[in-house]
Amino acid sequence: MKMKAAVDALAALAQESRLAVFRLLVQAGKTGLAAGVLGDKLGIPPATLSFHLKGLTHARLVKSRSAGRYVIYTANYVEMDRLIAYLTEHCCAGDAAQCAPRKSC
Amino acid sequence: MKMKAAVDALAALAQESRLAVFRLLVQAGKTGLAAGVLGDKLGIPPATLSFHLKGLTHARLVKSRSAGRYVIYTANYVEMDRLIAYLTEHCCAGDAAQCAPRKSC
DNA sequence: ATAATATTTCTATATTATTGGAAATATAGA
DNA sequence: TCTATATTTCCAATAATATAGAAATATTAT
Repeated sequence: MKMKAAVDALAALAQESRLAVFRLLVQAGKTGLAAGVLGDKLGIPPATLSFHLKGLTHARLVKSRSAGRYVIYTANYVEMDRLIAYLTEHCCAGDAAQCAPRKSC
Repeated sequence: MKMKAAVDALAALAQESRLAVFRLLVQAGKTGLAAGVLGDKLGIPPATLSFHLKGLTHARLVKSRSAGRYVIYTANYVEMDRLIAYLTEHCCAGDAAQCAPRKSC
């Protein structure tokens, strides 16, 4: 992962509404959630939610698919894992004993 | 981890200079690096670097200790792991098979 | 075709962050 | 003490981001 992509992803997550949206989608798995469901669950007005979903999408952290008049959003787990790998790359001067283990899911 | 702490940590990392500083410290391990060394390695002027180190410190992503006239910065691995755990919490609707494994270091 | 629902785009305003020079502070060494 | 080095604070100009109402677009159902 390139620095710019990492900064974009981190900036996308560094905002309460977008972080809440992303975490809901991470927990929802590959079936995802419709935009309106996210708005209802989080109490975010449509225009604001759309603005934030655009940010998450542009940062590649979420994907969307159309289903009739609904737009279903899903987390992009591959990009999330790339981001985590970028942050932890060559961690602890190569001494794994210094690092706490991280569980997968 | 609380949402506010996560947003603070993500916002701290969502900036090129701070992200570069943090990654150098992650790679440096617990011996850490002096502020001046970070500034030299990254070509960041002292005032700007100090501003960014303050941001990382406030977000608890780095710690510092004084050594004479030097200030040595180290990554806070515990907080980094908390942040990653917060992002990936209850991932994939509980179905670990959907998730790629993440290595520890 | 018309009405209802879902989502996005447009727009303006308000808020917050970034930058780095100069000065201040702190420690070390001669 | 005097000087050099390390880091932080102060400051002001500049830039980027968040918010949500209203209008526009798209799909479905009657």
